[in-house]
Amino acid sequence: MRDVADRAGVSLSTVSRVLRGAPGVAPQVRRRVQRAADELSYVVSRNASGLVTGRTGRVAVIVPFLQEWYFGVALAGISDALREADLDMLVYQVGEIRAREGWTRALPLRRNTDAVITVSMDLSEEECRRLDDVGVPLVLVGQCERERTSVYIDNRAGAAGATRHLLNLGHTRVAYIGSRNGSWSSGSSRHRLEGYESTMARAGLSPWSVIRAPGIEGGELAMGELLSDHDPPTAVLAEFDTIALGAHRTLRRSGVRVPTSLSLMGFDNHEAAAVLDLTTVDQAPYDTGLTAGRLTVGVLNGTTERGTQVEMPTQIILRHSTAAPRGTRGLSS
Amino acid sequence: MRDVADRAGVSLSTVSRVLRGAPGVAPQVRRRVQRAADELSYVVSRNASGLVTGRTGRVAVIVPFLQEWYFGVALAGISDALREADLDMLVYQVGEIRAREGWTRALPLRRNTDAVITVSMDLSEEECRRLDDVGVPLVLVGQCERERTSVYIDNRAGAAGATRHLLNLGHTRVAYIGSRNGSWSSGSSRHRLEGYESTMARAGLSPWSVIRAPGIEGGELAMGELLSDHDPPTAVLAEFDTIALGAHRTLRRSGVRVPTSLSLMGFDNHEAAAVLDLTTVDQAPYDTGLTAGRLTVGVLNGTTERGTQVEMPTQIILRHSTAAPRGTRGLSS
DNA sequence: CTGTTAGCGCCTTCAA
DNA sequence: TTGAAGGCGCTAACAG
Repeated sequence: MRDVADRAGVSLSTVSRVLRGAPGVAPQVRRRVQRAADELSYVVSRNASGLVTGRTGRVAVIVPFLQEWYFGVALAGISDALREADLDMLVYQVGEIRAREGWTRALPLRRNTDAVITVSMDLSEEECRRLDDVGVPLVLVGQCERERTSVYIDNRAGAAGATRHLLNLGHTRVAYIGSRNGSWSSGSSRHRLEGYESTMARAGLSPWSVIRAPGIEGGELAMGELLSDHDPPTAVLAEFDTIALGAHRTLRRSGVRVPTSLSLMGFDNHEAAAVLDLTTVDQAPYDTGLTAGRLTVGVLNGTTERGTQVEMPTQIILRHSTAAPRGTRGLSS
Repeated sequence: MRDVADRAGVSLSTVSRVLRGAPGVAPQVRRRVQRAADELSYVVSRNASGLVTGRTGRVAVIVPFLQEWYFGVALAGISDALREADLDMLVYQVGEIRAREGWTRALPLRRNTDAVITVSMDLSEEECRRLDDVGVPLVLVGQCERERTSVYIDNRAGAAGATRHLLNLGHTRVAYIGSRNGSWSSGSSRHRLEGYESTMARAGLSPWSVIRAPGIEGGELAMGELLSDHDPPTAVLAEFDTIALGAHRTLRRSGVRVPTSLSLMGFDNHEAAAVLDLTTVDQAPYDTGLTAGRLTVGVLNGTTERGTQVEMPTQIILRHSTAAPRGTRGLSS
């Protein structure tokens, strides 16, 4: 900074003011300093400025896994939003560590970030409080807790809409494939299941759900079980697309035609869903990320109130994996 | 830090020494300080320590896009490797900005990161030099440049192996679908195409390639074109799985059976490839990321020489989308 | 509008 | 083995 000041023939403060866009500098001086900085390809050290301002210019994003499609897309949205505000994005993947007691302490969050965004972390109240201890705003994505800033979708409504779609087509034997990891099921899992169950109940039909491990394998197994029932379903709703993909594989191997013999529907609008022509529920994770990022920026600027909650819309994407059951008179008969 | 020192009844220096694991502290004092820090849930500010040491404890990872499957997986590997060394991961997505002249300057890298890892950025020599200007080690992933630290796969060999697989099955009309974004094609695109072409040439067959925009749509279009040839291919190799997925969709819609009427092969081992039973070339992006992360740590510690190059293996994953052509006597006839 | 000064929190000499 | 002092690069409050 000294060098820039010398080169522009001004003091350190002036350079500082220019470089951080503060007012109160003569336009020509400003230009001069700017040029000097450019020529020396000098940029301020966020480290040093953060030391005095107390702001780091960084936001931590915590995700359970990075490999899954959803997180990459959500991160893209968050990243774009943060860039608008000139904030850097620190990414922490807490997959394995999550199980450990006090995992939040393992991350060097305190005083190293201006805010924390968690994506689909399904935090307990206890964990939320631990993160509050970091002393910066916490924004929850994919989870809605009272009084907390969050961006989420209505999983109940989404699953209910999907179920209704199948019922409207004339199906009555509609099964559901859900997921559970060991004994623990996520909030979104529970909500989607509830959406399905309540819609079935409202239609006077009894719910029929098979719960397996998440992922393609789980879907394969679950569909295998459904197919070996004495009276298999004519439509199946999967908790998310990856499960549906697994189910689809089982169907293909078993020679069951989709949607002719069985309607299959997913949830997420995973990129692979398009390939398989899978009817699904879109949840626009990029927009969710973008919204969460902007919300965070707003909270940091004080323009958005803490505790703001944003519900993102979901939308059914009709493709060719769902149709009216054979031999019945549904909507399309 | 003051608080911790008081609580433990020692000086600031002692706390500092304990917290950064420096030698020269009595074991019992060490424990006492440790406990005091824990009780106050105190962690050192990387910001402040970095100011003195010149190290930030952060590594910047630059990716073109975050949405694509490959990057999420690679990031997961990098993240795990960096965590081992207690380094934080800063992620920059440079999608749109990339086109702008001097995009490297738009990222606050200088003095804000200890190293830079680029993933599939296909940097020009010029861009590499710009990043060198940041003054920290540069590690290239998915790209190999002379003299530069890099982790990559042999795309030529991978594509050549894939082509040979199809030739070994007895195919002679083997087409290739490649990608190009506008007039620009990436290094890996070129290498894969070369691998295909040289293998065809060596077998005395003339290459037959169709180049389209990348992604599912490109694959759909390209396959459409191949199918409308007066003498369509009996086998098709796609530059990557997403293209193959698009091609697959066209085939399904056209009623062409895979692999009965046409063998289809991809490259990447995308998660969706398993669903479609697509034969492909695995390139283990997680391991690539992990290796790159560890390499970076090594370079930072001085245990690994700069300029180290690591070639990651590729492997053909045989599934059910490839088979001997009908009516010929290939390997399996 | 510009320059001077006093720290921000920590690490690194050096002295005890 | 421990403590005291100086300074890393920058900003904020003040003085000019």
